[in-house]
Amino acid sequence: MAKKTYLPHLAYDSVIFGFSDGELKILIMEYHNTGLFALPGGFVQTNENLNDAVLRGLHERTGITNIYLEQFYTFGDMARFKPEVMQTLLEANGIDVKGEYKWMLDRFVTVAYYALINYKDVTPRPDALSDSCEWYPIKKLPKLILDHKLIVEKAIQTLRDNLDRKLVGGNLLPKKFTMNELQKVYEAILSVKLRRTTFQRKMLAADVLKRHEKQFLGKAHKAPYLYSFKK
Amino acid sequence: MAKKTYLPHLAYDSVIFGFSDGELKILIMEYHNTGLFALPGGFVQTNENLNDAVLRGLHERTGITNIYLEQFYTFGDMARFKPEVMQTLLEANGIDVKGEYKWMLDRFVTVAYYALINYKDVTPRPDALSDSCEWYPIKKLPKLILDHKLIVEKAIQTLRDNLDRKLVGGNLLPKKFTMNELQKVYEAILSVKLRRTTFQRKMLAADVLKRHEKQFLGKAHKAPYLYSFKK
DNA sequence: TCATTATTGTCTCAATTTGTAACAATAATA
DNA sequence: TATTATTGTTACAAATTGAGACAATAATGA
Repeated sequence: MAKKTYLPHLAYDSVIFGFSDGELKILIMEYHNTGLFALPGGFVQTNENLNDAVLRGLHERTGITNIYLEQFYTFGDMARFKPEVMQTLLEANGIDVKGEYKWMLDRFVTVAYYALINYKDVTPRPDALSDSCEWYPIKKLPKLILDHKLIVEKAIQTLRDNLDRKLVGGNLLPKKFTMNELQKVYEAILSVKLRRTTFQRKMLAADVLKRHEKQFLGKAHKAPYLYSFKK
Repeated sequence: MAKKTYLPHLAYDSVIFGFSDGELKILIMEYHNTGLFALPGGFVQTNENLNDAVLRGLHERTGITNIYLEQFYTFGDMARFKPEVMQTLLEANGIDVKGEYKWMLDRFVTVAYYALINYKDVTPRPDALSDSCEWYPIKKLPKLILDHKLIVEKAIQTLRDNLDRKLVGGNLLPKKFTMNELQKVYEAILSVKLRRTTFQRKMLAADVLKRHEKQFLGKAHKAPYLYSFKK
C-alpha cells in the first residue's frame, strides 16, 4: 500500500457540538504529557476532497457517519504559526521533529468546520497523539492552543446566525424529541430564555416537524408529544 | 531582493461586486489568446496573512484600498483539479510548464472572498497573464473556467443572506447616496422589487444612516436627501 | 374513587411590526 | 402660476409576536 501523503500547509479543525444536561458542549482533545488542549483536526490527503477529509476525521473520532457538517471559516493569519507548540507536542510523544514529521512544523492554514451530533451516539476516541477526547461545556473550556479559542467563538457565532435560517437545532437531539427538549437546545445555543408558547407556535408554523406518539415518562402531568424533523 | 515564494496548493479567488445601470456586476478576467474567463485570484506568500494576500490582489486589480471584504467559502474538491486548463493558460503565454511555474499545475484548494466596491472608484487592471479585467452583469456572465461559476453563485447567495443582517448594501455606492439608489442596490442583490415606503421606513428605523443635504438634479420634483452610513 | 399536582397544547387578546395607500411638500417646467 | 413627477411622512389595515389564561391530561395519594 502506498504511503499516505498530505497537502502541506493545509489542515482542518472541527468544532463538534453536542448537547447534554441542558448545556452545549464540544469535543476537546488533550495531548499526551503536555497539558495542551486542542480542537480535533487533521490533514487532507493529496487525492482527497477537503470535505471528505473532515468527514473521515470525524468518523475516526466519534464513530459516527452521516454527520451534519458545515464549513464556516478558513484561518490563515501568520500569528497562528507557532512551530514551538507543535514541536512540544511531537517531542512529548518521542517523535523526532527532524525526521518524517518535519512538515508538521510548517505554517498551516486551517479550514474550520462545525458539526452537530446527537451526544448519545458518540463514544469519543482519542487519536495516537492524545490522551483523551472529551466533552467540555462551551462555558467551561480549558485553555486551548494557538487560535482555537477564536475558532470556537466563530463557530458558535455562525451556529447562532444559522439557527433560525436553517432550523438545524434538531441535529443535536435524537431522532424523536419533545418540544421542550428542542426548546432547551435553542436556549443553550442562543444563551437566552425563550417563551414556551411562542417557541411552540413558531416551530409548528414552520412546518418542519412531524408529530408522533406521546411520550409517557410516569410523571404526574400531561404527556408531551414526540416530534421528528420532516424529510 | 529575495524571490517571492508562495504556499503550494493554496489559492484565493475573489468575487468583486460593483453596481451600475441598476445591475449587479462582477469583475472577470480574460486570459491571453485562450478565450478563457476566470475570477481574479492569486496566491499566498509564505510569510503573508491570507487576508492580506487577498487585499493585495484586490489592490493590484482595482487600485482600491480599504475594501469591504468577506471570506465566504473554501473550495477543496478534487473535481476542481484540472491541470490541463492551467497548462493551456500558461502555454498561451509562452511559459514553459516544466520550468519555474510547474507548481501551478498542482492541485489547488481555493479560499473564496467577495468584495463590495463603488463601481466608479475602479479602473480595472489586467495582470500579466490576462487581456482584460472587465465588469460583467451577473445575469450575463461568460463561461468561466473550473468551478468559478459555482463560486460566483455561492458568493451571491452569501451576500443575500448577509444583506439584512449586516446592512452592507451601502458599500456598493459612493459615500453619499439617495434612498432610491440604495433601494435599487438592494433590489439588484435580492432580485426582487421592494416597496418604497417600507424600505425607507426600515432603513431609517435601523438607525444606520446619516442624513445630509438635499440633492438637486434639476428635475421637476421634490429633491431627495442624500444619506451616508454612520461611523 | 377522586381531588391534587405539574406540565402540555391551544386559545385569546394586546402590543408590535409590516403592508398598502393616501397626501402634502416640493423643484423644476411650460 | 398651474402642471408634473417624485419625495418624506402619515394613516390605517393586515399580519406577526408577546404574554397570559385555560382546559386537558397522566400520575399521585388521601
